[in-house]
Amino acid sequence: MQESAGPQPNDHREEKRRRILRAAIDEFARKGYFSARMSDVAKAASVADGTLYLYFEGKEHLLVSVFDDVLGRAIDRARTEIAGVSSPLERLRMVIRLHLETLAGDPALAQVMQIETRHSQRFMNLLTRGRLGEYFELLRSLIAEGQQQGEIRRDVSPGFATNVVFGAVDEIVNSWLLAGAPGDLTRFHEPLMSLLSAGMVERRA
Amino acid sequence: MQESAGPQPNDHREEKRRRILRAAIDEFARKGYFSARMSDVAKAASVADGTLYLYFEGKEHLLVSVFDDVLGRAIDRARTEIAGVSSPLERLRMVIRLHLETLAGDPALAQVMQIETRHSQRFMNLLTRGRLGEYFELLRSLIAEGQQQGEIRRDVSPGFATNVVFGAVDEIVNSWLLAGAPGDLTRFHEPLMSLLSAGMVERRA
Amino acid sequence: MQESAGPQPNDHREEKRRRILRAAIDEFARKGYFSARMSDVAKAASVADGTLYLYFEGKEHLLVSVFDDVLGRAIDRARTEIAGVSSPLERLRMVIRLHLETLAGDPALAQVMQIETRHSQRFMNLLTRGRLGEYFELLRSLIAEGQQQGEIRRDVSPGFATNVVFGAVDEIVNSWLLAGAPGDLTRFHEPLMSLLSAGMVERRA
Amino acid sequence: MQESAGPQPNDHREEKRRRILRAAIDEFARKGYFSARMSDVAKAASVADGTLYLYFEGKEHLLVSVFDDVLGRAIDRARTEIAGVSSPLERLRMVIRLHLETLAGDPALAQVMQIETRHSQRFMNLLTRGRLGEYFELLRSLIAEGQQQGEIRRDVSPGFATNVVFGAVDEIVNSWLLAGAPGDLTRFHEPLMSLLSAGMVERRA
DNA sequence: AATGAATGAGTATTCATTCAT
DNA sequence: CATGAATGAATACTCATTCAT
Repeated sequence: MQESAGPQPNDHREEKRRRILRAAIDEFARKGYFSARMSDVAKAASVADGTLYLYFEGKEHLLVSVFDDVLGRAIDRARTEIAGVSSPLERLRMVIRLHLETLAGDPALAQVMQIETRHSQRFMNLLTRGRLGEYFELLRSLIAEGQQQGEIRRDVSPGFATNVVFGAVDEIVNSWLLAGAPGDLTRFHEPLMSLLSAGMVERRA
Repeated sequence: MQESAGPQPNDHREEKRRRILRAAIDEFARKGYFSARMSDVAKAASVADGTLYLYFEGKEHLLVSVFDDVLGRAIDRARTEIAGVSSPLERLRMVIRLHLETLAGDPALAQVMQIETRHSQRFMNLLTRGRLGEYFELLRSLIAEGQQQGEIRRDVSPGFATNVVFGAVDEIVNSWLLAGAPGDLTRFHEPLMSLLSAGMVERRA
Repeated sequence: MQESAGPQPNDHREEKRRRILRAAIDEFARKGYFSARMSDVAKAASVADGTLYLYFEGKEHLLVSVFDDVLGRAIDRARTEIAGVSSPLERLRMVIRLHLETLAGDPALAQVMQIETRHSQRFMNLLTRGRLGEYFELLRSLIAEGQQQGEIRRDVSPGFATNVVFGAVDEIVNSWLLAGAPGDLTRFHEPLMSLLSAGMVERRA
Repeated sequence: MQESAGPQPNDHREEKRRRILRAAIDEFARKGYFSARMSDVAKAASVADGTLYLYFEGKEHLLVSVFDDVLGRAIDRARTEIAGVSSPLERLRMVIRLHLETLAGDPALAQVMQIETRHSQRFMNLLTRGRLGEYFELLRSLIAEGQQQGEIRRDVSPGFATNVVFGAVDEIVNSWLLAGAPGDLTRFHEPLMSLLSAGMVERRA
C-alpha cells in the first residue's frame, strides 16, 4: 500500500500545485479570468510559464481545478462535521454555515467561485458535472431526509427546494461581494436560516 | 401626431436597433458572449459590420443594452400591472410571475440574462448601477411596504430579504436553463411563492 | 468671352471649395493627415461628408489640392513680382522671400506643406510632377540665367544648386516649425541669402 | 572574455534583432511605412508575427528603431573618424561624406530615412528628441568650433548654419532618391562642400 | 447640388500553448 | 522536471467612400 515512490517528490509536487492554484485565485480575482494572463499566474507562483502545463491542462482546466479543489475540500469537511448529527435540518444548517465560512475568510476565493467561474453556459455545465453537482446532491439528500423524518414539509420536491436554498445562499454571498465584502459574511447565517425555515409571512398569534 | 422630426426615419431606426438587439441575443446565446463575433451579429441582423457601431458603442455596450432593454421593459410592465393592487405580498407575487414569464417564452434571452451577462465583477457592477439596481430597489420597496402593513415579518432587513428572494428566483431559472429549458418555467411560480412565504419547516397542528 | 454661365453659381462653388481647402489645412495641421478624418474636415467646413466628394476626388486628392493651390498662387505671385527686375540673383532673393512670407503668416499651412505632405515616396512623386516641379523649374531657370549673366558661378549645375537652395530654405522652415513657429520666419531671409551667396568660409583681408 | 550572461543567447538575439530591422527597412522602402504590414516584415525576417513584439514594442517603435540604429552607428563612426583631425571645416566635410556614404550604398535605407520617417509632426518630434537631435548637435558643435578657430564666418549663428547645411545635404539625397538613385550619391560631395563653403556668387579677379 | 446613413475592407496586436534545451 | 523563447491564430473596430433620397 505504497502511497508514493519517495516521501518528498510528491510533497514537493503537491506544494507547487497548491502554489499555482493560489496564484490563480489571486490573479483571477484581481484581473478577472479573461484578463488574467497565464504568465501572470506563473510569475505569481514563481514558476516558468511552461510549468503550469505540467500541472494543469490549460487555462480553463486551471479554473475548473480551483473550483473543484475548494468545493471538494468543503464537501469533505461538511460530511465529516455532520456525521455525528442526526437532525437533517440541523445538518443543513451546518453545511450552509460551512459554505459561508469557507468564503468569508477569503474574498479573492469568493470572487472566483461566485463570478469568474460563471462566465458561460458551457462552463457552467462543466462545473455541474463535477463537484458542484456533488454539492447539490448533498443538499438534496439532506432535504429529502428531512422530509422523511417529518422536519421539512413534503409538498415541495427536494430538488426544487435545493435550488431555492442554494440560490438564496449564493445571492447573499454575491451581494456581499459586490458591496466590497464588508464585515463578516457569516453574520447572515442566522437570519438566512430563519427566513428559509419559517418563511417571510408574518404569523398571527 | 408626429412623434419626432421625421415620421419614418425614427421608426426605421428603432426597427433596425431592435433587429440588432435580437440578433445579439441569438448569437450570444448560441455561441456565448466571448465566442460570438460581431460580424456574426451583423450578419444575423442583416446589416454591415460597421452599422452595429452606429447603434451601439461596441460589443460590451451591446450586451449591456440587451440586458437593460429587457429589464427596463419588464420593470415598466411590472409597475403598470401592480398599480391597481394594494397588498404588497400580492404585488411581489405578481412581479415574480412577470419575471418568470419574461424568460419562460424566450430561452435564448434567458440564457443571455442569466449567464453571459454575469461574466465578471466589472460587468456585474455595470449592471448593478443600471436597470438591475432599479429592479432590486423595486423588490426591496415592496418588501418594506409589506413589513409596514404587517404582511411580512419585520425581523429581517428588506435588503436582506430581497437578496434571498432574488437569489431563489434566479437559481430556479438557472437550473431550468441548465436542464435545457424543459417544460414551462412558470410552473415553478406557485411552489416558489409558497416556499418563500411559509418557509421549509413542517408546521404541526 | 463669357467666363461663366451665371455670376453667382461659380462664385458660390468657388467659395465652398475654398472653405473646404481651409478646413482641410486646419484639420491636417491639427491632427496630422492620417489621423484627420474626412468627416472632421466636412464638419469644419460646414458641409456634409458627401459634399467633399463633389469638390475633390478623395482624401489624397484633397491634400494634393491644398499643396498645389498654395504653391500655384505663390508661383503666380512670384512671376508677377519678378517681372520688373532684371538681376537673376535679385529675382532669386525675391522668390525666396515670398516663399518664407507665404508660410510665415500661416503656421497651420506651413505644417501641412512641410510635413504632412511628405509622407511617402509615392506622394512625393505626385507632388514633384505637379506644382512642386514647376517651382523647382522656376528656381532652376533663375540660377541658369544668373550663370549666363555672370552673377552666379558657373562650375555647379543649375539643378544641383537648386537643390541646395531649396533644401536650405526648406530646412529653415522645418526647424522653425518644430520649435513651435516662434517669432517671424522672415527674419531668416537675410542671413540665409548671405550664407547661400557668400558661403560659410571666413574671408581674409 | 565573456560579454554577458550566456555567450550565444545574446549573439543569437542580436542576430535576430538585426534580421528584423533589415526586413523592416526593405518592406517599408518597398511599400511605404503605412502600407507595409507587420506580417510582411515578419515573413521577410523569417520569424513569426508575434516574435516582432518580443524585440520591438510595435510598428512605430520599429520605425524609430531603424532610424536611431542607423543614425547611432553613423554618429559613432563619425566621432571616431574625426578624432584625429583638427580643422573643424575638414571635420565637417568628413561627417557629410560619411552621411552621403551611409545612404549611397543602400537606397532602401535611404528611402526609409529620408521619406517614410518624416510622416508627421508627432513623429518628427520623436526623432528630434533621439539620435537626430544628437546629429544636429554634432554638426552645430563643429560649426561653432570652426567659428572660434576663425575658419568659419562668425556673423551667422551656428544653429542657423547647421540647418542650412543639413537642409542642403538632405535635399541632395532626396532629389537623388526621387530620380531613382542614379549613379553614385557621393559624387555630389565635392560640389556640395564647395557651394556651402564659397557660396554661389561669382567672384571677380 | 447636397445630404448623411450605410457600407465593408483591412490589420496591428495579444497571449495560450508548445517544445528544444 | 523545468524553462521561457517562439509561435500564429483570431477579431473588434475605423473611416473613406457611396448613393438613395
